[in-house]
Amino acid sequence: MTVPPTAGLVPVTVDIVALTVLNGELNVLLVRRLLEPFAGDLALPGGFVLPNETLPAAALRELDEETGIVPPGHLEQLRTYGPLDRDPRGPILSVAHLLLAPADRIPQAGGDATEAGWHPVSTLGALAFDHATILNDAIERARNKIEYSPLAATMCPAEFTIAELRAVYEAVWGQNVDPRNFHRKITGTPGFVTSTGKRGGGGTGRPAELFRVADGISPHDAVLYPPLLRRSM
Amino acid sequence: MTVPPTAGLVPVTVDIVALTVLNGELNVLLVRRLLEPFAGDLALPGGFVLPNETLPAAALRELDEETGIVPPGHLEQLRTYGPLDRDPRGPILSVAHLLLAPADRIPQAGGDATEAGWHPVSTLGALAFDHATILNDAIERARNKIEYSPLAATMCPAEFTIAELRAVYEAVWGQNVDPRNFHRKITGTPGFVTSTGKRGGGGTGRPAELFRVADGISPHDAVLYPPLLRRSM
DNA sequence: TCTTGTTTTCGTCATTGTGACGCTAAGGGT
DNA sequence: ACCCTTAGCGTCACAATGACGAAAACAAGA
Repeated sequence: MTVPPTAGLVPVTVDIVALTVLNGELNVLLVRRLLEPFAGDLALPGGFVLPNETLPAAALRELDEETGIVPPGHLEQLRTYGPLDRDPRGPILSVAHLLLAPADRIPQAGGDATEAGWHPVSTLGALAFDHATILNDAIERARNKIEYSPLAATMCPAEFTIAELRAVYEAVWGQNVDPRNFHRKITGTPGFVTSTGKRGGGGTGRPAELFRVADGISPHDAVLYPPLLRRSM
Repeated sequence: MTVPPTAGLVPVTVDIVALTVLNGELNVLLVRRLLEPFAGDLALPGGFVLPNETLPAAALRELDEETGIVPPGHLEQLRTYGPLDRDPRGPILSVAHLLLAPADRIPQAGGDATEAGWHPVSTLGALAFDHATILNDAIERARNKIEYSPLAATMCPAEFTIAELRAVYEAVWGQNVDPRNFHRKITGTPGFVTSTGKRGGGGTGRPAELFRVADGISPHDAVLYPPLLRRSM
């Protein structure tokens, strides 16, 4: 009752695609690599899974080590890449994760990273390894996910206005959304948001009502029915 | 430029959840294990990834070895399980795959399997390892997938009637679908099916028109817009 | 203070998609 | 010839949405 000798033993890494919305734009958390390979290049935070460690635990640990933040957000597995033709060191398997988080914490580089920060996805150059592919897959997943789940709210502060939530949808989808129809849809969907009674002023125009995610709703598995569909492209 | 010594080396397996519709019921392809652990128990086909092998190649190879069939269907990665607390031999990572296939080939056991065959998912006992969890996740994925993609057609023969396609939806969703509304939706969705002109008789009632998947459509990435939503439950 | 500009929020209206269901067409069996 | 079954077309009401008007509620400036 042991593993057959023909089985290959593979090093396993986790990579984290942390997405947020900053200044109305979709941003991803990137680090600059200290070590070879791809030293000096931008890359997704991530690293090797340690013995006796689960995948999500490894993802959170690497995120904390390299960026100094463990955002209160939604972490889910994205998909697994490899093991061939993606790392010059040889066959390595990478389990990519998607994290949707608010932008309220400031990343600080550590571990194998010399820089850590949010980068707008629209102005990115090349990334290390196959991280550009992983990032594209993650964005596509996020675009679909917020259609039928309330997860967009996890990219907002704990209390937010409908306009802030709309900014998330517009940034992730890259499309404009009509403010009036969006307001109707969000407030009319049971189990999405509940009013706090408070009003969040600050900016220009009429002060907006502050909402939070509805009670008893774990954005992890709640479902919007009917979904909030973006226009086909 | 080598893998750090703290990194754990992990054996990696692939498991395949092959789903089809047989006699109006959702079926999964299972094998009976020859070897320990879980010898004699039903399990998903799968096995260790060999050195210098990609994940989909390993999945197809194991499927061929253990069940004798490599169905012409849609293979996609489901998600990765482990590495802790799922195999008595120790930490093993398993990359589960989902295969949607027609039921036109007859499985024949081989390799580490003593039996291979389709089993209705509604009448299953315990499965080896965490395969029951994986199967549930796969069914949930399939349920969602056929809502917004034409992949249900990959569980039908090359030419099929609307009723056969509807049987797929009813079996996967576990819900009845109105035949008239379904016919309207399918034939009215551009890029789903095209008529072959032929008629498929055989059963009782008026002979139905035979369709095939629309030309130039790879069910892999085509999208139904608007989607075909099942009733919420 | 009054005006202008901005954003929020509530409504209106037309269109689309869908659920529910009636009805005819086209076969097989007795 | 009659009955039974399924295929395929059509109708109607309702729900959801896109497009857009307009009032409400603030800030800033004239």
